[in-house]
Amino acid sequence: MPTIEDIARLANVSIATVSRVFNNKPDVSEKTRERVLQIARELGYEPSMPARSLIKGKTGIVGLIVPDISNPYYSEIVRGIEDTCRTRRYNVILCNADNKREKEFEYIDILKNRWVDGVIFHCDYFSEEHYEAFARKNIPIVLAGRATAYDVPYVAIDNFKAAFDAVNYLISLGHERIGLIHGPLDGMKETIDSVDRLMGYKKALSEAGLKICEDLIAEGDFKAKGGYEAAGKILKAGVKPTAIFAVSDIMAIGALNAVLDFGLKCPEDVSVVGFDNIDLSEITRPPLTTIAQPMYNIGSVAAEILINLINGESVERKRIILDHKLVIRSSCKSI
Amino acid sequence: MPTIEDIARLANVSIATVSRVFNNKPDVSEKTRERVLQIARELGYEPSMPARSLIKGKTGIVGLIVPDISNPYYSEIVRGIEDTCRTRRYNVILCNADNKREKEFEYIDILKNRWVDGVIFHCDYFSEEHYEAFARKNIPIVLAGRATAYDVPYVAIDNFKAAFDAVNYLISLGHERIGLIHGPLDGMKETIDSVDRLMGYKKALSEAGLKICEDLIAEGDFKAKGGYEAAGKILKAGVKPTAIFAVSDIMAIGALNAVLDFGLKCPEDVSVVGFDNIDLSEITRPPLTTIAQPMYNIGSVAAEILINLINGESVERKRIILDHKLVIRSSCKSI
DNA sequence: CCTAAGTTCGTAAACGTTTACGATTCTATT
DNA sequence: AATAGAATCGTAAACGTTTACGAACTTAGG
Repeated sequence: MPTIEDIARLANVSIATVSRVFNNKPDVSEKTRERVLQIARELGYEPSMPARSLIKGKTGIVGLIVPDISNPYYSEIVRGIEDTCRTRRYNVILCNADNKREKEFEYIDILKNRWVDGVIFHCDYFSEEHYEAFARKNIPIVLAGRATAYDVPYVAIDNFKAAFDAVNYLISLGHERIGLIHGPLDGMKETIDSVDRLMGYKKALSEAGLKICEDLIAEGDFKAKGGYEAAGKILKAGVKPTAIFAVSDIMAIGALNAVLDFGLKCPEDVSVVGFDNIDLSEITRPPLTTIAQPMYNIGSVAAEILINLINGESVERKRIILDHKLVIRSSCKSI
Repeated sequence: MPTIEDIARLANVSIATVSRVFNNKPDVSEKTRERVLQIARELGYEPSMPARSLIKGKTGIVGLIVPDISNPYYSEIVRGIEDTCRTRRYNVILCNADNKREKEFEYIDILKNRWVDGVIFHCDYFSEEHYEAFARKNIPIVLAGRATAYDVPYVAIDNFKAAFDAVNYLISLGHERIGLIHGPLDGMKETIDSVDRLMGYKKALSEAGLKICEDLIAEGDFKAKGGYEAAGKILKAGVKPTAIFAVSDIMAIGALNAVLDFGLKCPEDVSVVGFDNIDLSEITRPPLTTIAQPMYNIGSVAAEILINLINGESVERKRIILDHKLVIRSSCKSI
């Protein structure tokens, strides 16, 4: 593999000049610039990133820790992150935690060791440890898709308001017995999102003068099967719901199947609304009414902030709330 | 950020000794090893990857070029790749080509420049250019999920046989008018997969003495909408099909919706079989009968081969065909 | 106590860049 | 022609490691 020195020798210049050429620095005549470039091309020269990183103290790499890359919600965020990193000339090291806490921390160690310039995080539960790990090393981090109380920039949506809007829509359609399938709420796996959405649900009901019935509330795990089972529980309870709000599209699809398997029809017998607006949600039958999250943008904006942080630019707003939107398809019917 | 030298000074040893400690080399007493480790811990020392990479000539990073990370088929392969890379202490730089040829080549340049140790490729159309780019630099590459005629290791399935099996299953159920939704076949976007699967379909028909009817064959684009439209074309044609084989689950779901929208029922009126066995395929109604590809394993094995190649180990088999499997669910009915 | 072998450690060069600083060459002005 | 200033270039140090080689020290056997 040819080095800067090989080129210098063949071009009859010093390595400094060659370096200047490749960094588009001034102080080199057009003639020599051409000559150097020509020789470099012939040799198939590529500057060595490790050497550059070493002397600059920057690697041009950002770490990306994500719970599960095969989850369409995450992969869409990842798309946004990857895309703006590319245009800003950064590369991303993919760290798939596989929904395991140990792997997450394993990766944190690896990333510190790799001397990444920054880290984009999307862990379900952002803790003191996460914060400390990088704060001590002055490695900037930003959270994509999740809020936090720590002094860490994040970009997310207003989950409370989003759930509130969804349930309100159902109420406006005349529904009074509205089931809820929320996310994990027990200890380790609890997410702020789940809590916020649950509260949004309750707020909407109570504002409308509807009473909150615990039999209509069940816990899912953000998987289709979990949604299916939660919906089953709700459907089996005494009070027959006329609508179910699942806090993720995947769970909503599970719920959809559950109502079918109960011999009911959607939306005629029970309306269903989801959350996220993943691609999937419009190819179900009926297509899902859902709360759209701007996944791609969440990733994109998070990456933008991180890179600004890396470059020492002051970031005016550290907590960004992006707009959600209710997209109405055919899984809901007025009563 | 503390360096090896800081530690050496505080521990009253030379930098060579510190280096030996962190590489678990012999020739250092237990006492000094402890002392060095202790001081390193206090300082929060992390060895510098760039410096290491520079002197070793290896970065411990592999590039991963993939057409679309948000496609569940790819993301499952990515999971496999990422997982075995992690256990083998490699990191992966994610390159999402976004289904664009330019971005693919942009990334090829970037990866060469990054001095990655190897590259895992999954491009729809592997060409001379792809091959040349890395061959010239002695950077090993392997193809995950796609075969090629070039001298490049790959791991894939036998697409011909898989399609053959799927259609044969339909035939064994008594179907005679079987529609096919294949992938893109025109020039740039053509994939060997699509061709092989199309041929498997035809072979199965002709072996069973059934005639091939062009009206029953339509082209999709591996998207749900494409599957929907292709199925529409097939359904509208003169000969009424009793079954449709779509060459990807996503397209099969589109087809499923099309038969519903034609006022037909699946599987009563028309059976549908898909291809891939992505998670989605079992949460449709009815759950899809499909050809299962071992996506995770394809990625995992590909990574394994690449890493062996990087380490100069001779790879016995360079062309690996993994087993597919027909998974029977409820979207097919005997006639 | 002497020597040989083994154990533990340090010195210095190397990896491929970037960059501050100074040196040389060129151009233009007098 | 002499000189100032600009344009162009080279020298060398630095970045943080790894590692070959050899030096110093320890231990054991006689």
